[in-house]
Amino acid sequence: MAPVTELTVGQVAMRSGVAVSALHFYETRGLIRSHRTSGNQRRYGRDVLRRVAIIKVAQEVGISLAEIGEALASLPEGRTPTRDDWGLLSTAWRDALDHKIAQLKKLRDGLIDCIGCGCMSIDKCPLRNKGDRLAKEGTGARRLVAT
Amino acid sequence: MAPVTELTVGQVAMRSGVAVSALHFYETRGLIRSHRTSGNQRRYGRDVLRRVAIIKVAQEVGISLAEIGEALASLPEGRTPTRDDWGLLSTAWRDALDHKIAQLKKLRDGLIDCIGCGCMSIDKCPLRNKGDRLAKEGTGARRLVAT
DNA sequence: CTACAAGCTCAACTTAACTTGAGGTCAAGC
DNA sequence: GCTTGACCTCAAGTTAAGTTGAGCTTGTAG
Repeated sequence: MAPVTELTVGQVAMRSGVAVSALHFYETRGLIRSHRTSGNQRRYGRDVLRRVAIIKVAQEVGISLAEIGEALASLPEGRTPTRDDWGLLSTAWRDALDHKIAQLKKLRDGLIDCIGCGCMSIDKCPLRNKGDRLAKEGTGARRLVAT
Repeated sequence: MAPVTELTVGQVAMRSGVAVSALHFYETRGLIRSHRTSGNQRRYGRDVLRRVAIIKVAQEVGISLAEIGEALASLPEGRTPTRDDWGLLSTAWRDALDHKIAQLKKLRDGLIDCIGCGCMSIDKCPLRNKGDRLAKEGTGARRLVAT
């Protein structure tokens, strides 16, 4: 096939929109991988672009790097991930997103009913002590960052 | 009316479910206020319970303390907020939540279409460079924290 | 009136996710 | 063959949102 152009950090940074320092950082966290040239410089397969894109998208919906790392770890280390490999990830995260969306809706509606009603002492407000509070979410993203 | 029982930090902490240290912290950030006894101890009006409840709920949906602070600052400083005062807040945040929910949905759906499709280089993927990226959200919450 | 739980202040520590800087190397153009 | 921009490593700094601890004061119950 085409001679698999390898990318430098700078190129990855440019194409992915993340800083070089962030790429270094992701690498220390095991989210992406590179091999080195004889001169010790990083070279990435094009693969990395998708990884980085996913990292960013996932972060935007609030999945922590640690969790993204876990998810990405489920991808095959030896070979380039197939569409099916990515599909698994997508499915897992879709569920998490569905969950999160549902919770936000509940909060939104609850907030409107609740905010002016005087019921917000922790022991009485349905919003505050539902038992299924966001805070308790075990699976999936615990943080929604949209910085 | 009833003789407005004032609350100590400990009582507020217990009733609101946040740590004393967090209450101190919120105070330094201007999110809540107290007056002091002759012995320099904090005393809170019952008002503070609702404030704290709202702080927590807002945080759970990802509004930063800074933004919560701004919102709360819109409440009247001199008097106990009326239902209408709180109503304004509620409305503002409902909009932010609606927005956020919509974005999450878009991301969820986009992710599914996109994640396995090879389109994720920053310059081509609809998810990554829509112009209305989460990252750019000016109004309302920039962070969704569901710790 | 004396314990001792609660409070107080202030400084330092924590985690996540990076960024910045210092000091040194690599590679491509002229 | 040298200059310049891209890289490299490693340490330290940054922000948010608190927590922890030390050392000292209050207030309440017996």
